[in-house]
Amino acid sequence: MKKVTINSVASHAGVSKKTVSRVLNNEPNVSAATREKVLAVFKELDYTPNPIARGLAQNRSFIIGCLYDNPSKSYITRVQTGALEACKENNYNLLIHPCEFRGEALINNIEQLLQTSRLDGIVLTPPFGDFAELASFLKSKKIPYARVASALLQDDSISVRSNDEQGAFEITEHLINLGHKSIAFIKGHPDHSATQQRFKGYRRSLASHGIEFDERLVEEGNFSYHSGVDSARSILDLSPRPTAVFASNDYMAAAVLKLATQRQLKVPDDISIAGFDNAPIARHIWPGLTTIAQPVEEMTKQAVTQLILHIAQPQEQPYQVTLESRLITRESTSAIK
Amino acid sequence: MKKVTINSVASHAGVSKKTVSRVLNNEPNVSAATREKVLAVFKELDYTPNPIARGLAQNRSFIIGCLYDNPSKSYITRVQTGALEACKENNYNLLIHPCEFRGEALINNIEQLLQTSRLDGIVLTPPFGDFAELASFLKSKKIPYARVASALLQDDSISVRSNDEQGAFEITEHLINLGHKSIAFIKGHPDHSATQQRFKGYRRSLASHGIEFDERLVEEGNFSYHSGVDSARSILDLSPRPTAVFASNDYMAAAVLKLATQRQLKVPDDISIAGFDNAPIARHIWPGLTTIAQPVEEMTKQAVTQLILHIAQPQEQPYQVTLESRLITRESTSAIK
DNA sequence: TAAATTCCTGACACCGGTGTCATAATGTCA
DNA sequence: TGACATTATGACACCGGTGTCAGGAATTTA
Repeated sequence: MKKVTINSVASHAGVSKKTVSRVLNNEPNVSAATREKVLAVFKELDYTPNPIARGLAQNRSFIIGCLYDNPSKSYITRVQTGALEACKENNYNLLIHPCEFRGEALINNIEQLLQTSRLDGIVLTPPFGDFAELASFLKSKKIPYARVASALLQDDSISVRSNDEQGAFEITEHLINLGHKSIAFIKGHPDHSATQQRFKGYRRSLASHGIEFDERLVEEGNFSYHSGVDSARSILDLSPRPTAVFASNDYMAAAVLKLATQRQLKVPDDISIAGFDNAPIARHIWPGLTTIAQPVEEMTKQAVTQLILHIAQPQEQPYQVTLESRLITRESTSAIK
Repeated sequence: MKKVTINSVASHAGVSKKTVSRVLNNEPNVSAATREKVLAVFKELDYTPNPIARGLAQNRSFIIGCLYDNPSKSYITRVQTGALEACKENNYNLLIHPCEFRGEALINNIEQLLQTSRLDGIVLTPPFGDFAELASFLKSKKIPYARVASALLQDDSISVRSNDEQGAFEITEHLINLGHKSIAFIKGHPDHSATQQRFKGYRRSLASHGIEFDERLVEEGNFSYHSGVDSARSILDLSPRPTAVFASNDYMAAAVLKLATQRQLKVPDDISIAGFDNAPIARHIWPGLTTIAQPVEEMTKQAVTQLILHIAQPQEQPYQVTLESRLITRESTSAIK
């Protein structure tokens, strides 16, 4: 069985390969009759163009790269899901590239990646979207990129985010409305812009109720379960113990819940716990975690869709969108007794 | 800044592009002096070969595809981690392709995938590794593949697995040794070969202790958390209630734990719970789950490494390896009172 | 030292598409 | 019906590498 190439189609249809190429790409200036004839041969020979050859001629790979360095695996899974949907709809493929955010090596690493795979575009997931050097490096290499869940920037890029500050505000409001006044807070990874945003939302809510901010209630986490355990230990050792804990993501909240339960505390009767993200674990544990649902898949899908559009036809105007998040109340929070 | 290609290197070094190509690929028959000269120009011009052009010439893409359809996201994450390690070491890239296992469309879907991305090889993760039609289809297309965590087959393929039957046997032994005689079992997804294996291990252990197998203690799950909830409901409603539950993976075990806790049962005092896989959730909840640790990352890494070796130099002999799993005891199981 | 062998090297075609441009075919208008 | 514009088509170079093969240089052998 011989391979079917554009040449076999051309000779079969009695036209030049360029004409076949025109039909393939829906270019104008092909007569209806010729087009039909070629399309018929496509079917007859079961022809599909070779993407590598096409890539060479157009210097494209039809591959989008997804950059990540995130302690939360479930977050990555959700990012991938969204990116894959967008890719599928546009006949792109997704290359995944985990990569250390820290260190001098980052730019080299990315350069290496670009050299070995000729990506058409890159999705920057947290915390990469907030790293200005990387953005300007990509710009200098003329590699289009899109940022997901990063801070708002006044630039020309594609960026889809959700309102972390507002989400954190709302969940803190929820706790305050339940009567809590002593609410501990666990910060996320310092490299992530969401970390500052969520902290700001927490403080804004406190302030709006005239609750004095207490630094001793704040712990530094990094979004990993493990960091949640450490923070939980400090918080539960406080005296007086706070009546509620708001962790910057669900993993850390789950860690607080585990430690509290281990220490015979009843959640939410003895202490309320809230998380952020609505990760699967939030509903896989008992009590289920009150949290903020972020449309991670949708954000990524939109970002990648725009990125692919931009690749096909570079736009000058930016695409900056902020999607809504929403409060989900479960059993881990209740009114203070 | 002009693009650096093999031609610029050639003219810079005063040799033909073929000679440059020889240096690039470490081919013999290049004099030491020439080689040095070319290597110097590589550095001087900061040259890196274009993988797309190379791919076209050699009909290779340097991409491995990873096929999956698995309700357990954390399992997929672990598979990806292992596959990525192997790819990184060999300068390959990883394309991820989730895909419905069921339905006529599967083969078409894969055909489509191959046409649009020219994969050099495919990793088949459960349950794809057990689907004979797919294997023979890939064979007919001459696409090398490797199977991860699939049943043992007497064929010439690359396959890395762990001993599910033995793992299930050991964890059941553990429960029996703690004094349990009424041990409920939740099966996995019927398409996965691991499902039968784990069930067999469970029954072998019962039999070896002369405990009569009771069909009423067996529930049909599908590895998803949700199916675990359904199964848990049936099991906890049994009268008399079993003193232990062995779920075929940790997600389903976590569901049992949640439901049991919701119903005010103390784990492990009132009921012991064991899982399988050592997924992250097993240690993120309280009490932590007793489970079987499977080297998922290592299995996948070995499989992909072999696959890449096979692509570079097709081997005739099969590579079939079974890795060890091990029992991890946590707080969710204890001696019967 | 001549002949035979091995080692280097480059010219050229090729992988399977796309871009450019010249030219043939067709259509429009006066 | 001729002049001109428009549309359709193909020849050919090109993308950036690799494979084949011929021929010259270097080395070994007789």
